[in-house]
Amino acid sequence: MPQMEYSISDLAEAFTITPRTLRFYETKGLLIPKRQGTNRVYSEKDKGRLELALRGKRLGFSLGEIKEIIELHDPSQPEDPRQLYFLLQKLHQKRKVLINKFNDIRETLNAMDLIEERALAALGKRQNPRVTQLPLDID
Amino acid sequence: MPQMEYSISDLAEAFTITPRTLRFYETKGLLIPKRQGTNRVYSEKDKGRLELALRGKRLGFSLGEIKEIIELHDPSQPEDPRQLYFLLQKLHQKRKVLINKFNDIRETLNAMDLIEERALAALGKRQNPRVTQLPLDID
DNA sequence: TTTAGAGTTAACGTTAACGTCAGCAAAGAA
DNA sequence: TTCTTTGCTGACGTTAACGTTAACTCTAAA
Repeated sequence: MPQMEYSISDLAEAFTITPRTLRFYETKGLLIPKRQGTNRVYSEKDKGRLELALRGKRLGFSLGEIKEIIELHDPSQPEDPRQLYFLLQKLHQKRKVLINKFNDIRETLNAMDLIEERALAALGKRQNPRVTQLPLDID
Repeated sequence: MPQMEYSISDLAEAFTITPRTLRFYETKGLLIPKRQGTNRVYSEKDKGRLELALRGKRLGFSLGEIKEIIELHDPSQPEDPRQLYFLLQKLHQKRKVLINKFNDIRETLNAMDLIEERALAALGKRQNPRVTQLPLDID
């Protein structure tokens, strides 16, 4: 693999965001691309971080929370047991938040299933009522 | 059931938000409580709407999107087939967004599982690696 | 009767997450 | 060589979602 690199507009276009957003994320410490002279050069890893960030945004996390999540992915001192325990604790923390969101989604979908069912009934459609296939609660 | 009613501070306390937030949601058309004189009086149904709103917030929806979701729950003209078809279409639309968020969560949890696995390995723990139990992709 | 508590409207303040614009540099096309 | 493109750094503007404060009303208890 030739270790792909990207300009700021490359990444902006690829993720349909603006260069301004990438510069802003940099001021927030979310991305720290290399420089060629003054120009930013993004690595494959930077691209991965950006993906994580945008995923976090879709889930409604703040840029601060997103930074925390990203930092779980490349721990600074992978050796230090203290750091590793801290990492594990953080992981459980974030997992809880995500699982809460998951349950929120499930309840919302269930409610929407009911609404659809009633709407179909009101239309006289005797179609198989939609039931979004999701698993039971997880904790 | 005695058809419970709530004051603004009742609801605020119950959901640990501020009265200001409830008044703000009202200006946005999310809640339209009755009045006793100038004072707001919230019904059980208003309370349900508020729950929906806060659930939407946790999922990162804007108040505008939340309003749309809420309005799916009590359609204005439950008779009119045109409205019903519109409702069904809106439902499918929102369902897609929710399912996308669901998949984002699943991917994030999977990534976190990997990180935890590596951290445990680095600690020399030969424990059963955690695997968050979630279902496969849904579309 | 005054005073404390809960509620109201109206208006300005605040924070996050960018958008927009000015002014400048470097690099390749015409 | 003069544009045009692409990128850079400030710096100010904008929108959403409330927070905060002021000025006022209304009841209920002291």
